[in-house]
Amino acid sequence: MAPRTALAPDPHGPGGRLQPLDDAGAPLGPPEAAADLAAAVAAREAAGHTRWVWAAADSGYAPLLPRLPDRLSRCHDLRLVEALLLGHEGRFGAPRSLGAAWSRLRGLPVPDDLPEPGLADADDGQDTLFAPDRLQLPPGADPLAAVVAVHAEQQRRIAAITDPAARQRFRLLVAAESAGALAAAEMAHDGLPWRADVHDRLLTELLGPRPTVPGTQPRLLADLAVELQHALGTKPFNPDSHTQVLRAFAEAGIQLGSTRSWELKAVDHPAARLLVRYKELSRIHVAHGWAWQDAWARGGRFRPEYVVGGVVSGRWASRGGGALQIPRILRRAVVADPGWLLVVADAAQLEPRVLAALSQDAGLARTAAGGDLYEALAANAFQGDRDKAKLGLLGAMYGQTSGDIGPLLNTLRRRYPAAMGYVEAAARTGEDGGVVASRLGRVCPPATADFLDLTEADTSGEAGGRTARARGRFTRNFVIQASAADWALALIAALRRRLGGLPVADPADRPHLVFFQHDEVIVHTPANLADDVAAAVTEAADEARRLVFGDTPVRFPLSTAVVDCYADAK
DNA sequence: TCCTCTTGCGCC
DNA sequence: AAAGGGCGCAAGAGGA
Repeated sequence: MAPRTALAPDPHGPGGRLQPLDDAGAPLGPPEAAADLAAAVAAREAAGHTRWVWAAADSGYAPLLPRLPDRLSRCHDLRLVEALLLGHEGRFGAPRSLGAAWSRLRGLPVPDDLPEPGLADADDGQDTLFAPDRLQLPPGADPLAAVVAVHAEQQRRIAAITDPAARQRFRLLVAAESAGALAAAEMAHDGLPWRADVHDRLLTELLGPRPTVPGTQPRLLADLAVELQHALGTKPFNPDSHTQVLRAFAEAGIQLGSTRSWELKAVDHPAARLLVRYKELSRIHVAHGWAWQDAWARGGRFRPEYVVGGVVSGRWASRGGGALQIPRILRRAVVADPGWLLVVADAAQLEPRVLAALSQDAGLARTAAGGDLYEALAANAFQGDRDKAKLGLLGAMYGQTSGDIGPLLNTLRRRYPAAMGYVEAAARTGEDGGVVASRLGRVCPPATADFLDLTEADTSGEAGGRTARARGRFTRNFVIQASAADWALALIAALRRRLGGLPVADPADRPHLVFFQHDEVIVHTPANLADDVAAAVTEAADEARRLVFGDTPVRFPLSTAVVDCYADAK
């Protein structure tokens, strides 16, 4: 069994071509044509795992999934790896499609990446996303040959990382990012169990019955708008318009700086309370109401699209349906299928633990050796005041300077000099225009990247100083957020592998990931395997700790719940 | 009418 | 004086 297999689907139809490769990417045989690509892939996977090398898992794996009997074990996603390598090589943001990488290799003009398909393209279905021309190969180029060539070049570039430990970590990043791409495609395919009837009942309780005329407001929301006007004694106005709201409150003698809810909550007036309530309900109606259900949660599953590496820190983004912003109140609608359960696990206080492991601050590591980190921190340095401990540490990680946080930061600096030195060094690097990297080697964008709106590199003067400090806060947080994302990706990869190894009679009964949100995972599992899954999650977390941070006393405990309904997890 | 920007808030 | 990192989404404001 070849350790790797390059794969290129035919542009039209179910066929494709394969080519076995060695680990350096050299062909071990001639290309093979398959009339039924899914069948050929399944046969090879069943004969022993290989690492599938393809242009991109989102275009390569998703069309195969419905036709495969079981999940694939491993892959190498050329587009994601190209992005990681470009960042590592100081060419952040250069085009990363297969065609772009191939053109660079051949010294040809490099095509720009196509814009990601947005909601406007939803009408086209998935044809847009999976169209072969998204690979950006020039006409006449052989896709399989391009996959083989770009992969070999990427393996060469990875091998060229001089520091052996850094090279090892980068290889882990490449594998974990690619495993994430598999998991993301699978989650989009499987969907998150979603009970429309429960959701509907919740909406009706909060908002009133679903309006029969589309576009009209639910009754309770409309009632609130009227009450609000009466409370202010003003002419009718649109409570969704901050301009009109500010004017109406001003007419009633209440000067507001904004209509943000925290400001409204400080105003002692019935109208302020009504407006806060209106905004809460309106948000649920607009963002996760009946229209959302119709668009995203049909057939008992919420099917968002996850964008692996969609955030520069390595966090995933999502497209459509706000998958990573499901309001807590709606978790009631996430219910396991009959006979199945949800294993919900989230990493407790992930980011401060990451800081402890990264900085190797012995004192902070002791507070992160288990249990409640903030409690231990409070006992050590804040006379048991947990709120102060948490506020101070979060402020240090985000670069906060406001409020009464100064004394807290001073305490932290005195007690945990290595940890504070670590984030402050990252901030200085950013302020000076440099780049920083995650533990596994994901590099942050340079200061000149126009999408960060920091092109005015002149750091003199007041505006320049503000820009530099903003950049410092970004790099300060990046090292932690991105290293936490490293750990979470390693967790996903390890967990996915363990779930794939659980003995099941029918692959349809295999426990599978259905949700991943930065530091939290949900596995949907047959009830009789729930304990095995919970154990697998715990083992995967420890494996991720070991792989990413090596020999560290820091622990990354999970709070794990086996539940029927997501809302019951905490 | 279309498009971009701003505002505000959901999640971590 | 300003004063907190990362996102996605929807609606209003306002210009072309």
